[in-house]
Amino acid sequence: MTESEIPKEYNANEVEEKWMENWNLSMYHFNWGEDTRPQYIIDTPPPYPTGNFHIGNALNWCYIDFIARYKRMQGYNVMFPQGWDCHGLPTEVKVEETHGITKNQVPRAEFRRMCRELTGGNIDKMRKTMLRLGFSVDWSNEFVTMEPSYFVKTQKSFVKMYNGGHIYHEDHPVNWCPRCETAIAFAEVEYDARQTKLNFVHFDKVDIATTRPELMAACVAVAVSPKDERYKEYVGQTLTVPIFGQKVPLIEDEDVEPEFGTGAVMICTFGDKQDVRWWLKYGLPLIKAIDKQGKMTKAAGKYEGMSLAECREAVIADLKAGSFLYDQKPLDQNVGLCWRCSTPIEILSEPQWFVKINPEGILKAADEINWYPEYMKVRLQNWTGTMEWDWCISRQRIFATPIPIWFCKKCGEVMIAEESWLPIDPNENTPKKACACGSTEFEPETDVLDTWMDSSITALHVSGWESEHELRLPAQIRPQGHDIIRTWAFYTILRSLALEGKRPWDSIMVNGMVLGPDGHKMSKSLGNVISPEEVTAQHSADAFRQWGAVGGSTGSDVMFRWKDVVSASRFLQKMWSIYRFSMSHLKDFKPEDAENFPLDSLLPIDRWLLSKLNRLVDTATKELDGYQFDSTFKAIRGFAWEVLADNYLELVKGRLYGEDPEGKKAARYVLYTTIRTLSLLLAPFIPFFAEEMYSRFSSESVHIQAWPAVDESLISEEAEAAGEMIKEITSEVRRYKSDKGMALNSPLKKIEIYNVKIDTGDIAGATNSEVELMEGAPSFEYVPVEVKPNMGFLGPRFRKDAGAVVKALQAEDPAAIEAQAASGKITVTVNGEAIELEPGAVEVRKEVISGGREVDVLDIKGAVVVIVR
RNA sequence: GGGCUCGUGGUCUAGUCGGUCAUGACAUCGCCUUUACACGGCGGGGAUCCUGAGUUCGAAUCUCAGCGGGCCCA
Repeated sequence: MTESEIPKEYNANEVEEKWMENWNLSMYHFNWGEDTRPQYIIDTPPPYPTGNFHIGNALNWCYIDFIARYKRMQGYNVMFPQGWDCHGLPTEVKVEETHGITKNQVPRAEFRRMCRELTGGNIDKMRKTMLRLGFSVDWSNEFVTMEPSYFVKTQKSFVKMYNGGHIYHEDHPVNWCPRCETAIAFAEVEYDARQTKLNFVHFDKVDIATTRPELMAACVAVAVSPKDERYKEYVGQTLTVPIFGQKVPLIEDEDVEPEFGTGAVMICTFGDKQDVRWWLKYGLPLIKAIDKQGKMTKAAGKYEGMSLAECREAVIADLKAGSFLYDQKPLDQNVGLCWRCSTPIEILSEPQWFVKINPEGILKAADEINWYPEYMKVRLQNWTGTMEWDWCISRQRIFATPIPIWFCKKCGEVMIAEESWLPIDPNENTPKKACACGSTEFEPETDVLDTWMDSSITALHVSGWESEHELRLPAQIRPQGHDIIRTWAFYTILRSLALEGKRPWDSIMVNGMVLGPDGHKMSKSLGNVISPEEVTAQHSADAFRQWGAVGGSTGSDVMFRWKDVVSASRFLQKMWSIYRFSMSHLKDFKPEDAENFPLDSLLPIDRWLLSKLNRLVDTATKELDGYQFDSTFKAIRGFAWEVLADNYLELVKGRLYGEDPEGKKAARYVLYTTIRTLSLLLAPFIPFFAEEMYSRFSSESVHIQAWPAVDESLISEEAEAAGEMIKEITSEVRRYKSDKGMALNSPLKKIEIYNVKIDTGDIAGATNSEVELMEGAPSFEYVPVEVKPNMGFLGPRFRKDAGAVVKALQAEDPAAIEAQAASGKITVTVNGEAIELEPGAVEVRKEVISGGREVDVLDIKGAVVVIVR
């Protein structure tokens, strides 16, 4: 053991910076080659490179890092890769903002360059935060979705799925954001409550109510409920749409709510999703009244060129003028919004690329995966069960993976790139062969892929898909937030099944969201945002990580509270004091001394501690295997603080400072073993602190050591009971001193212990008093005062009569019951019937009364302690 | 409107496939500067476990209804 000065105060920042500089990060690398260790591949979430690694990411990464470090110590070949999910609208929006342009004002390639530049800078910033938090990322397996080395795989996956019949191109209604001018998937639609007006309009035969008068030009039918008697006579006839004059049928459908509005609803192409359902169901015509910019088309007649809002106003004015509009009522409704820019979405019918969804396969795979926590699976199942449309994967943007497709100018056929041509941008390259019709003239596909097409193959990518390595699918675990179960988890399962016919992972661990100190979701507008950097600056990475571990159970939302971080820092200081104290007694202790230590020289309280320690290792291992970080860390912290510091250390001080060489040796052995084991147990959670602890035991990093094994032979009920008695007696004496207003180290004349055979040396040391173990029975009265029934025994046996038995027992004299119990049999009369009970059916509480002596008597679990003042 | 989840001392929380003094933290009060730690130690007070009904010998725990949060969605 190296001797070095250990400062009184733990300087977290100094220690953390030291290890950040000194750690060789290659110790975290995954070995792709031959390896006897089982693989443990983590399909980590690639964050969106906003430049800000926020606290929600940080919580997610804490969980991942706990697992990665634990599994490495358990002897797994662990991969903790780091990805960056670069493509997508936010970056385009940011670039448009900072350069004051829109995407169409600069050449495509130039716009992409600007996006790449911004993204690269953001990734650098986020990497820095991750290193500061001590995450054991395997940087040799970093991936960046905008790099050709990654998007070649995205394109390959597209080509394979197209050729496998999973992808098709079709004119189909899609959610459309008129601001971003792109189609978006259902997963990208958010809903918000808005107030609007319900307009009541006379058609020629019936009255309808609509929230979308601007879509009257696209009205293709009117529907009523089949139960509605008011309109029965007109069903099947045609109606005339006011102003626009088109003739539309009146149809019946069960989905119409008779109580809503007038009970007659206008079906347009398309006002909402329900319109699409009816449109498909009844094969209605398609009138495109809105264009991609959200402006009215030629189909809107004189309203052509107006925005939706302008058109709405104009139509309402005209309806009023023509006396068609007869009422308006306010209505609360939820409007679908683009999740990126909050613009209300429209539903347009445009040619798009779709991935077919196979709900049965996904549900089956979901069942094969272990979910932590289990109930999160339901979210995926519900989502999967309610899918109505296939997944729209084309986007009309620029900064994304190009779709490797051309259309033949002559025959219109699709030309898909061959895998050997990839990566490729069809806008910059032409196909390397002619169309089947012989033409070599092509039109490139300008649409690009949904970003989820990039990120839904991460499981495949990290498992070595389409690389020089063999495929290692399934990965072992997917750690992610519950907010993206219906997107990332869903799509990943879909793609893994479509491309490899396998589930992507063995397990999925779902983390909750981080809420602000006020209990609300963190958001800039609420002003409750806290960054990981703020926490590390004011406290430390290890304190932050403890908050991550104990803030809440896995899967539940976690509130950020500064006081959690403060108490985490306090634990670091407490642990440091324990460490400092222990090390001061281990100056000349050598690891070899521990190897063949004669265990029979241990004293009872030593055995007690080692039994507790091994139980702790057992608990920690089991809890970590179930990804329960809060209970793991709380168990470790509780052991260190309450068991080790508050009791063991106090009890062995007498020996450590004393002259008995055997007793001292035993205490040192126990301290060494315990402190070393604690450094290992703490390593996954507080890697900097644990490394600092371990550095005085070895020149090797704690993070490449083996996780401690449980020594079953040291776990012993008897050892614990004996130690517990010593601890109890000591703490009763302390309580006694506290009650009497005495200082805890003030000596008592004598302490006499009756009824138990225990080791008294450590009690004497801890109480600073003479302790004597007494033979025979104490000479005072010993009065049974209460009969406590054992319900776990009585309930199941007597059922309905249990209450009566309890009453009968309590009516008896406790002394009589005690006497009967001592004889081995208790008889009570219940409802005139004699019932026999075993002694175990009751517990008799006794009080000890001092008989005339100038002493105080404490009764501790059967032991009697006499204090002579 | 649907699904999931939660409702435990002042605050936060453990316990939740039923067993009778409900865990811990923070806060609070009292005592103690004892040779690792006052960012400490010892001790005390403080909860009809959201409400109502039901099942049961027995409910924080199971069932139903209601009220109230949160999340995901229509």
